[in-house]
Amino acid sequence: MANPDTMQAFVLAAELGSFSAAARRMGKAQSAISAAIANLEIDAGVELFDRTARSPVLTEHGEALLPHAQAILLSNREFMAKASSMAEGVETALCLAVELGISMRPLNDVLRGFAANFAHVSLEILAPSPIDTAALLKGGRADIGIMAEQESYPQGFQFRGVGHSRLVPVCARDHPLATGADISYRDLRRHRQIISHSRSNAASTPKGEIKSASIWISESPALIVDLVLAGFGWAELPYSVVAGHIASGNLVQLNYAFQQGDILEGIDVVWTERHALGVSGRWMRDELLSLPQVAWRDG
Amino acid sequence: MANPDTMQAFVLAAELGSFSAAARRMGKAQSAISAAIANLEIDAGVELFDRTARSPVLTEHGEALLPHAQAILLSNREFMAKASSMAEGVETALCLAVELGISMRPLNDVLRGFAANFAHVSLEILAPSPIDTAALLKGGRADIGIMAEQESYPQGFQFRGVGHSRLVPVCARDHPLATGADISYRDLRRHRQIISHSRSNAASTPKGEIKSASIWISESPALIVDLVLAGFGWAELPYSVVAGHIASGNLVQLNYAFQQGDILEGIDVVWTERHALGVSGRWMRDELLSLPQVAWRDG
DNA sequence: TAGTAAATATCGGAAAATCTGATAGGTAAG
DNA sequence: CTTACCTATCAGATTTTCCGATATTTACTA
Repeated sequence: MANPDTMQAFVLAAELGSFSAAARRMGKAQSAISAAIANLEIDAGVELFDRTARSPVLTEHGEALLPHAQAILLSNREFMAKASSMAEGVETALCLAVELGISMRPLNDVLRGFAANFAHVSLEILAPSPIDTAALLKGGRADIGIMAEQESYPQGFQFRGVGHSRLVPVCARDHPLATGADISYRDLRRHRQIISHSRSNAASTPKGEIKSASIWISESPALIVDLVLAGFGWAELPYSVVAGHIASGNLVQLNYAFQQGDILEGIDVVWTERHALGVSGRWMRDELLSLPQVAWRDG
Repeated sequence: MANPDTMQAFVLAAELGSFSAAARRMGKAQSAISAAIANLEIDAGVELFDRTARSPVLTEHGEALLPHAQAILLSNREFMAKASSMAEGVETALCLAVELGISMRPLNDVLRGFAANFAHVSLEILAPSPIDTAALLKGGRADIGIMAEQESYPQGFQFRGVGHSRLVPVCARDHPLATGADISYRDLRRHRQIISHSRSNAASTPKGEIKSASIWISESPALIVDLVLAGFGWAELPYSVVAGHIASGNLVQLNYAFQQGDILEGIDVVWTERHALGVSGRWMRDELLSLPQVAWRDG
């Protein structure tokens, strides 16, 4: 296997059409490039250049091997680029936990910027159910969380609200509530509500979101959608989760008599003091915090 | 950029968990591996191994860089593999010309075998219209052709019949012939026939395939299909070309009163003496010639 | 046609990198 | 405590690479 410098000489000579030019570019003597390529030809067992003319031209074999040589150089450069990126304190990998039901759309621009600025940091995006998100952060599995706001966070957690997601009350097409306009609290209380586990977990007091006497609970927004679709009850769900079903007519949006504006659920960006963020993690957090609040509003 | 031997030392040490074991495997002294890795750490600017324990273990940085080092080794091996393959006389690339309207399906197994046996030969498959196939071979653009049999081939062409493709007479759903059973020659002669250019080109006498008084000609089976679909006439086309349209009901198969069996068109594998086939080309040709004749029958 | 500029191959000696073998020091296990 | 195995380091030998000079060929020009 040949030295990377040899490969560089081969590639430069091929691209510039001249051993001398390659030598000048690499800051070496012409004889060095000549010998290096001659040795490469011996190692490879094939002639790479046709030297009958004044300037060497690639043979068919050389033409076929050139892309492979370029690939070798590329992987070498990537090794060194990743190494020096890590040497500067940039972390190896970053893990985001974006709670199920929160739209990924506002993230897209941030991720584009991340890919451009931190090409050598591998990114992992988890989509945990609401009940798991905090645990992922606490255990160090995830570095940054994006989740529905909590009453309280465990010790050592840092968080900042970044916006609100719009909750839409829905029921199935053939549900009794589907046909009613101006639905009152009493109407709601008569039918089963399906709520997300996170907002009524044992540690936090149920808040105003519970509007019915009969409650089913699930930890997964997708499961809640299935339950609602099956007619088991109504639910307040993020717009991004139900938009498709509303468009297709399988779910119907309820019109509350008692509330004209949107039902909003706060979204927090969360990280921990314990597991310090690296360069790219801080960049990601700051980008998330600087997004306009309305970005999260709709799916 | 580091020497491939250095990368090999890094990878082996990481995989074996020991510098000494890597040294034994590479047939070098332990001090060589120790020094090589130490130098690599200096070049990269990061510590790759934690040496506090008896055996070195990868640091987080080393863990992140290991796949890149393996990629470097892989691309180096591929370079050398391709080179030695070419040194043994295996050609760089092989080009097949499979005439439009001939089914690719029988080729699949052959191509699988080709990929396995000649991983370093890049394969190109052209799909020329019937009139172009011979020209591609003559000009050296293609190495092997698979085409409808000809009355005669140019000087220097070698060919062997390998089977027959089944021609299906079809017309559009709303064509007058669509409703008739037991169609006679006279019926056919009354309606426009659309034929492929190759079988009536100036050099060869029109054969029995011309059954109508009114003729349109196209060089492309796909164009013929469009013309037939538009109701401009009827045509005899390879089953593979019209199967989908027959299934969807847009084309109707004609029932000839005068012919009970299938209409068959010979398929030849063609190559030239002038442009000698290499190792992989001969393999490909022999595989094609040894396919069962019936393989080409249906699309 | 002769001449010039530029390109490549080759050679000897210098410089650099790598390898070996021995040695010292550390770690885990009996 | 002893043994076995591991890594780091050092000096010297060996191999590789590099440079500078030179010969030769090619393309182009006066």
